[in-house]
Amino acid sequence: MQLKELSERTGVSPASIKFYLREGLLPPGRSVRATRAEYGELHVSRLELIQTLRRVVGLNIAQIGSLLRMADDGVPRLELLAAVQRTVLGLDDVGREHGDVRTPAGDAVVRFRNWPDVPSDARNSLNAHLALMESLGVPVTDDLLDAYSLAVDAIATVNISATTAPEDVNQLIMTAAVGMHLHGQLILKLLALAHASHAIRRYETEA
Amino acid sequence: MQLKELSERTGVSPASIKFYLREGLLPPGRSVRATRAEYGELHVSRLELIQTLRRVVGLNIAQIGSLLRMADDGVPRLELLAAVQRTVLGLDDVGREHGDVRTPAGDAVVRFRNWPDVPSDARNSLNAHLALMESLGVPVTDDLLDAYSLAVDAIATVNISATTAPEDVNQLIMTAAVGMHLHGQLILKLLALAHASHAIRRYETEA
DNA sequence: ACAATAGGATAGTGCTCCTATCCTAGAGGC
DNA sequence: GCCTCTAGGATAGGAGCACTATCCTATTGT
Repeated sequence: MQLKELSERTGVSPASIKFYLREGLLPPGRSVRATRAEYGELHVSRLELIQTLRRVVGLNIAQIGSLLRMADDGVPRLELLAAVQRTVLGLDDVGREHGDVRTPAGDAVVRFRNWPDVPSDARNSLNAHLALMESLGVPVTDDLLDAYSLAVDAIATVNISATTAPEDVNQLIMTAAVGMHLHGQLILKLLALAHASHAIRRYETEA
Repeated sequence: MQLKELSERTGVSPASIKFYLREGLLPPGRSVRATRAEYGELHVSRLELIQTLRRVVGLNIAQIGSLLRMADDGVPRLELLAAVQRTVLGLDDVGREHGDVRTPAGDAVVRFRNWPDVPSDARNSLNAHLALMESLGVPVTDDLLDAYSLAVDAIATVNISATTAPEDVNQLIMTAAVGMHLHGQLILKLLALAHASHAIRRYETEA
């Protein structure tokens, strides 16, 4: 299959494919001759992955590139999944440059839920976020944090047991990224609905 | 206070202030003379609101403008809060143009949680999102949805009782938007940590 | 007389994500 | 042999966003 056919099969314009090749998101095809290159199913699934990561998950080119380069470099799966999580849930934005951060509240969460007490990106990001909320004057009571963490603990339990890791790396990133993004959004939307519902209830009671 | 002083007090460049004036985000000052305008504390707090909405919450100019215009038009507070919720939690992105949508799962959530059975943006957005997940082949079991909704119900209960609405409209939007955004992010980060913790546990058990 | 200022118009900047054009060299069909 | 097609490289263009800068005129305090 050559570039034009790859374009037709994936619905991505030839110009964009060339762009992705330049950016290193898409590995080059097997160069048959000077003016002919052969692309395979791997390129199709890779392009679909790129499209989904852009349009559904909303990552930018640099983020996609970094993820894909890790995959191509044969980074271990657990590490890769951690990177996907960081990128998709936006754990990279705050406080990662300050090394490990601790907050009393963050430590408390870990203790209460009996989660393993090891530093991680997720934990640093949480602690940085708690510090940010503190600094912006948004109170986070221990009760609230307890309710939150109890909830997500239950969710994670259900969530992780329903996960089976696929063989193909493209597929792995796809399911992990899409899953994390969609579940994250789902929770946000449910929270919005719950919030709105409670607000209506309260409004009705007061009226 | 004139433009320059307003700029100095808020740390926003005069050029940006003029830009916000042009875009209608900032109401014009009281024109004392042809070359002199008077700005007040309201402009200061409005500018701070704009800054926070941009840099912390991450809204774009159009979204901020639409929210602020509603506030200036004296839209009722409940409606305004609903708009803030839509904007901050990204409920506008899917399925709002198709009118009211229903999904069996979405209905089930409302019934299980005994939430008021009325159409709302939050509900439409949830249903559209469930449909999207369905179409992308990401399964959402009733069990999972039940765990999610139980969790957010608990959170919303804690959350809403801790909320007191401020007098000033700028302040109202500020606290609502910042609160919703930060709490949403907090949940996402907690979920990430919970997920990572459970993954470590499982990995340790298997190893 | 002169520096300073408001507000209006208009253009430019930096970033991101493409999209288009041009080029050369090579291969196959007629 | 000639024409068309193609890959891949270089380079430029374009659209959207959020500013940022420049220039202008009219006006005013000093």
